Amino acid sequence: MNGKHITKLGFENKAIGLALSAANVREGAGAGRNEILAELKAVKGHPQAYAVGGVYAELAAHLLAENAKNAVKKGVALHESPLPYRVWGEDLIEPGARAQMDVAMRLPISRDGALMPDAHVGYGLPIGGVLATENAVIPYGVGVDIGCSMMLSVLPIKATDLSVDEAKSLLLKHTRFGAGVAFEKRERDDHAVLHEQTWKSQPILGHLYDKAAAQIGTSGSGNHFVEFGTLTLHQPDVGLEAGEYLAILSHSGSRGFGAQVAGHFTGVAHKRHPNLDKAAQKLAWLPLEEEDGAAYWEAMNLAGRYALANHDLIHARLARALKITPLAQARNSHNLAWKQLVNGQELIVHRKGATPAGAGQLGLIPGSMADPGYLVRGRGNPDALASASHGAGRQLGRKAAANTLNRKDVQAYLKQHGVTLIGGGIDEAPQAYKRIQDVIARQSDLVDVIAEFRPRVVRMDTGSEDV
DNA sequence: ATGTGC
Repeated sequence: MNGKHITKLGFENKAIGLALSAANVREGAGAGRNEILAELKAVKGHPQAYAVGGVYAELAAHLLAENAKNAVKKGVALHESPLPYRVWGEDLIEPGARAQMDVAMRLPISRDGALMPDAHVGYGLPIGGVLATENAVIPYGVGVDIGCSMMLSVLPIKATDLSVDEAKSLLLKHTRFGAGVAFEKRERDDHAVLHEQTWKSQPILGHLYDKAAAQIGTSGSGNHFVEFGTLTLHQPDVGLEAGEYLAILSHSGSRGFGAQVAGHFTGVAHKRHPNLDKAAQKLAWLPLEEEDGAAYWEAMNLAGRYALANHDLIHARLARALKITPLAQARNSHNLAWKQLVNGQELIVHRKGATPAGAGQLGLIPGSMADPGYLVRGRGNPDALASASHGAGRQLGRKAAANTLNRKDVQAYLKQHGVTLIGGGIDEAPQAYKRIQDVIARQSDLVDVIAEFRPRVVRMDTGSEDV
């Protein structure tokens, strides 16, 4: 056993001497070289397990101290307690989501945050979490479906003039659902976003271009939907008279393109912070002034524009089939990060399942497949970093929903609310969501409700278990 | 959420 074997394992400076003397002790006790090297490797991997006592205790203690020092040096130590942040609808939020937000507010890059009333546990940052950081972006603070968004088209047709059968056949013919789905080559629509030079700015975007071009205008799976419904406008607004309108509401994201961008940069961020406190591992960030951070920012924003383009084409296709031009439209992203002034300082505001709600800004907050959704106008509340909930929020996880609910429950709920469903799954049952009326009531200081949308004919992907 | 890996 000599220093060469030790340094090969990655020990440095004082650790080399400590490892060597521990190795000598083990050799003296009759241990073989490979055995000792394996032990040293284990000590390096998990020093905390060896620091309590034994021949490797001194080495382990030294490694722990070095790790801690490096963690501080790299700025990866978490603050002991979270920065203060406000919570809307605390009575509706499970403790796990609060705990995740607490961890996020302990990051050294965090400056401000808020939790929306639809909050529930997610990967890293909770869904319904709003997090403002300084000069850094967290891929898992945006989420896997980058640019996931909502769009509403108000149509120049009376709600009663489109039959359920017509609505069904339009949705079946002109929308596409499911993981991996793309439009048939002859059916593809073009969009300005596909002609951006951004696709050529980094290899990953170039590699994903064909997939993006094939999938644009499609709807994916999970909680994504396209639906016809009745919009009730309480007072004249958005250029329309008060009254009832037929409308299309869609929820969709950046499909496979965004998912792969998210996966790639999550890995990059993870590698950038190998020593990040375990509680915050999924909140690994990328400094915006570094190449990787700038690349993510560029790709994220492209995925955001792509997701909105996706909605554009979904609505355009249906409008074309109906031979009409929408009277009014509204849209918003709810999984994205923005540069925003917070108390006079430019910060990176992540909204992961949160609707931008700047003063006067329109937003869409859907309920469930059978519950109303709302067209809202933001109040620009600074305590919420000008945000609102992005929906009702889950009350039951997907597995819990499948275990607790059955198709009869869902069918009865649909019937009671006069909703016809194409596709759908038990994990998307209305009963798996919080009551949207409660969630809206908890954020009256964040948004004003302009109009209520009641779904009538809804298309979703076929879920894990039919309803 | 994606269409893939634990």
